[in-house]
Amino acid sequence: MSAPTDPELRYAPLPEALATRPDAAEREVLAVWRDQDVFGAVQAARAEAPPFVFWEGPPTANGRPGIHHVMARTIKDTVCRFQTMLGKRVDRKAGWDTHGLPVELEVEKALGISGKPQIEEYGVAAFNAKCRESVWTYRKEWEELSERIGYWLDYEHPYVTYDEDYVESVWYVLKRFHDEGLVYRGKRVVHYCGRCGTGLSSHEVGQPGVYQDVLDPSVTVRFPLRDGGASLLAWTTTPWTLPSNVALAVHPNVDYVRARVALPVPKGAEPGSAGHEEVWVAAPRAAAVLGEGHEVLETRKGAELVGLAYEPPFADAVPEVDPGAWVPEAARRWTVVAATYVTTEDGTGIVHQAPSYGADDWITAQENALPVLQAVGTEGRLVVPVGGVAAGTFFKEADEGLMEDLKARGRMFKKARETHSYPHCWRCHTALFQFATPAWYVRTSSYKERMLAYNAQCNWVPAEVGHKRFADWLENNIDWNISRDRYWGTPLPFWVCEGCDAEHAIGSRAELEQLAGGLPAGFDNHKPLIDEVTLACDACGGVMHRTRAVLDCWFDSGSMPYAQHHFPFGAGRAATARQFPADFIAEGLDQTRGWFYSLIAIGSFLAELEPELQPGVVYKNCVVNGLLLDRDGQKMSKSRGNVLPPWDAIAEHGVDAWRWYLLSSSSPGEPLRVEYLPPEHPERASGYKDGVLDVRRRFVGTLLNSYKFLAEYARLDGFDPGDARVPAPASRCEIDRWLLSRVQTTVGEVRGAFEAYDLSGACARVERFVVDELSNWYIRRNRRRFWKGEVSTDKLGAFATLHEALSAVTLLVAPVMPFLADVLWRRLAGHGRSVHVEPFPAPDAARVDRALEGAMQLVERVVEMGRALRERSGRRVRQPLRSISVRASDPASLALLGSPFATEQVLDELNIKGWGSLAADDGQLCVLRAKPNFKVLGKRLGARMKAAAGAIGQLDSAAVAALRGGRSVTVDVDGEPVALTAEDVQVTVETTADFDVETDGHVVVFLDTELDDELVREGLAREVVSRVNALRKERGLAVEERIHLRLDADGEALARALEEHAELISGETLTTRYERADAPLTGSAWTEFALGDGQTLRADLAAR
RNA sequence: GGGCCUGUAGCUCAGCUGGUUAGAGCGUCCGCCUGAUAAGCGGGAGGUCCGUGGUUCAAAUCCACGCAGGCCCA
Repeated sequence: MSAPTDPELRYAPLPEALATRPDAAEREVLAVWRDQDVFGAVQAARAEAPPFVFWEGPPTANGRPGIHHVMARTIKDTVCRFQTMLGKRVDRKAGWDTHGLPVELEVEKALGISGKPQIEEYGVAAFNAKCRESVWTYRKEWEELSERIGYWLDYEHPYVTYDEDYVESVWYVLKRFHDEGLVYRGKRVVHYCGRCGTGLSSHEVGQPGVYQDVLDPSVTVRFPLRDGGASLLAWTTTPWTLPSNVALAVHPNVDYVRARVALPVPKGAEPGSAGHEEVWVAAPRAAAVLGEGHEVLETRKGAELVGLAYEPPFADAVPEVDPGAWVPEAARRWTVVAATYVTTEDGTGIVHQAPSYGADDWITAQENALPVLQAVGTEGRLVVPVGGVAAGTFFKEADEGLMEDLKARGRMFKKARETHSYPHCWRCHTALFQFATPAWYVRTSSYKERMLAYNAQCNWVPAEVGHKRFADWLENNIDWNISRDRYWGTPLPFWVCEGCDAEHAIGSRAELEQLAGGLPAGFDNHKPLIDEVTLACDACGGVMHRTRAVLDCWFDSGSMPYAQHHFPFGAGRAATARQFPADFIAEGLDQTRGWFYSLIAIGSFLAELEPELQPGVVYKNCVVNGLLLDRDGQKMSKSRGNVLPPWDAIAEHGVDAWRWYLLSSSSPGEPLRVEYLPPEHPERASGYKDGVLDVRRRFVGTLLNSYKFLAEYARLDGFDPGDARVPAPASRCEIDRWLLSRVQTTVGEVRGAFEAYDLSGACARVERFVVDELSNWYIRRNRRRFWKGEVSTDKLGAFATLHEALSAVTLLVAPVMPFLADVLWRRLAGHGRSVHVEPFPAPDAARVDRALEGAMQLVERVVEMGRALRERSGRRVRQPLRSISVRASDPASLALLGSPFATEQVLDELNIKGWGSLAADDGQLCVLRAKPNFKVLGKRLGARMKAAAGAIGQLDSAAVAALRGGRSVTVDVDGEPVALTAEDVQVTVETTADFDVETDGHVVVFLDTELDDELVREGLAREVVSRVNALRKERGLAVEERIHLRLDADGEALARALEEHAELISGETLTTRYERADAPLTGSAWTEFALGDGQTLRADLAAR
């Protein structure tokens, strides 16, 4: 596809705002994108291309977007743009996560209500309607920000997790799980408020002020063994859980001791006079629990205690409840079990187990098929009388009476109080307790191995997040609790018979309608109307009611690959099949247990069952960004108030600079400290470092200036890259071919980095190329070729070379800096087509010239050393020097330096007349030395390496020269001869000169800094050029303007210089009439300059 | 308590499949340029590579144990 070139556009000046007010310039680009529907055009151009599947993780629209969202979205957008440029079709469907507790809490706040009873009172229908609205609070801001940051996403057809169709797909997925027998009802231990009668989410328990210091009992209780006189000691701060005790847990690998201790005696009585008892505690806890006077009778591993039966702490009957997830074995009640979570940090190392009231206890109970006793019920009160405490007593108030009873029966070993941090309800401040509440589970643990296998095939960036952190977590996978006892969410499509407890899962709206015999008016797949729908039970003919719970919203987002296309309904099957599995997803590290998991948990199961879906890896590449920290290294969070508002930040620096900054300065998965303060921040006044400004100066500015440079002269000369006179790359001069070679090498590296999802690596390589090679070397070295003289083959070669290099760079940066790249591309290409429809460049190996790249490297090294020498000698660069000399350890280097190309580069760059001497080594200024090649010799010599290194270091110049010449040299290593070849050593030079030289170990460089009159005069002439050009500028002359120059000099040397170097001065100042006179031009005045050692230059000029 | 990550120049970070002058940017000091100029360039100074042990001929790099910080999960 070729677009007509537009002479007005080609090399057009950049919008002035681009450098100074990038925000404004970028908005203009956005307007062009909108007007020309560039996104639509890009997508249309790829309609038939092979797909690259990208899934957008849905954000919650009821929070404002922050700079951390810019981070994740920049990664997503960059990868998608890159893949598009590779010729792939990338569908970019937006999504919204709309269900969940945070939405409900937001609405509660807005309505000024709090807690379930008040929600019920307000009315669930009205409440949910508010939720449905609330999630769109910031929708506009999200969409605007996405557009502003150049995140191309299809917001016209987003998926929305509350949509009827979306919910229906989720139902279908849930039914699949249910039909395979992977859904069960169990219990889940959560923080629970007895007064509110509700479980609290971890989110709620995480609210500030929930944990408060309270004084609680701290008791150690005897559990007498049934066979024998010893007791197990267990410690607890919640005596009210003791009536529900079902087991004692020990750590299998910890040593436990049976110890003889004195029974307590009344005050003043002889210790031990009341007799002794035997107790078991963990060995590391014996001293702390039993004190000094105990005698160890026996030591056993915890594992050996497992199975021992003991007397329960209370004799009263306590109701047993069905745990759901397992079938309890009565015989295991009140025995010792093993649990690895037991520690010896505090307590006795023996832990009392009450499964209903602790998450660890619950897991232990499941592992050991223990029964579950429940003395405290849903209101937080005793449900039966225990130990003389009445039924109905609030759990906290039961502690005292229970402790009295234990003491009276001789079960209390030690009783104390301690202050600790205890959670309270964030609404009503009642003490919370852990409580097993009914819940629905998906038996994910049954296909854990599959998840692990699929996860292993995913390319995680960085690898350890997926293959260590996430894999470890999957390894310990427990069944997924998918139910939430809330209002605003996907209703679980499970109906349970009130008569026989049979279950039925609904997989579609049609099925529900059919089985229910019609749906109520206004039915919308959400609570509360759906709760009124009852079904007839197939098994017993009874009435089936829907479970009241809604779905964990992570299940919503994890279903997105299917639900976004309304799988498996209608066209949804085919659409989903085309977009599964994902090639690429990217989110923050916090999604490991969130979206990354829910996708894999659902995908690993569902794809096995659906013929259209390809079972296996669920997402092939996953890029994880670390969280963002503020300038002080603090995590950005709402509660800290240090979240960086994106709009101001963008207004200051523009999006491109931000995108480049975020990508180039972050390592995947690592936290990124954002070196930026918002404009009004007080600290900005004092010595403030702004990382984004840095990017603008160092990289963006350099790139823009490079373009400006080309454009200015290309415009003047009317350069057209298609001009038939432009020499072919192969016939251009060395430095042009060098740059083109570097372009190819860089293109290969950048493309490779992008392909490997190494975005910061890609940025780093582009940066190095643009700043160091293209700008600071190529352009600087070749400046004059662009303006000197008439259009010539050489000039055309320079234009074409720079044009090609800049065009390549523009394509390389396009995925990261979409605005700037588009502005540059349209001008470089000279047509109106966006850079984003162009193909990403592929490296052309035929245009890489390694030898030339190597030669230039050597040139740069010598130049660097020459500059250091000049600096130290105090000879400024305008003063020509007679000669530069080089000694090198490597004859090939000398040959390279001696070539016309290298000679020209070195001498011109350093302003030196010629080579002094170029020699391998003359034995006077430097000697050859050898350094062992450790990698080669280390393998061969092993332990003798050190001695060999010494011997090699001692080799004299002649021996090293012999080695270098290909002969073998034998050294003595610990009395044994070792034969060395050139392979075994690195030849270096060591300088022995008594004057100033520079060396890098391979090359020695020195200058002849002596000046003679001739050199001094040439130096003066160059000073004159510099002053005259300054004057041109001061007088406001255009760069190409020819002048009439008149000069006068005080000082003999200067006067002679003006005479001798008239041609040089005229040429460099575009002087077409050069004259010396003792008066300025008519109607004008001299400008005086002090030059060199007390001489004065008077200059005057006029345009001709 | 568990898992993972991080600790390198004043600051922000590269380097980490072990190999002998440990790099960059910013800052700082000195200097340059003025035909890219509301820019740019060069040259210096600056480092017990968190600590302690270990493996090895050789450790910033591998291992162990600490210390400090972070994230997630309990």
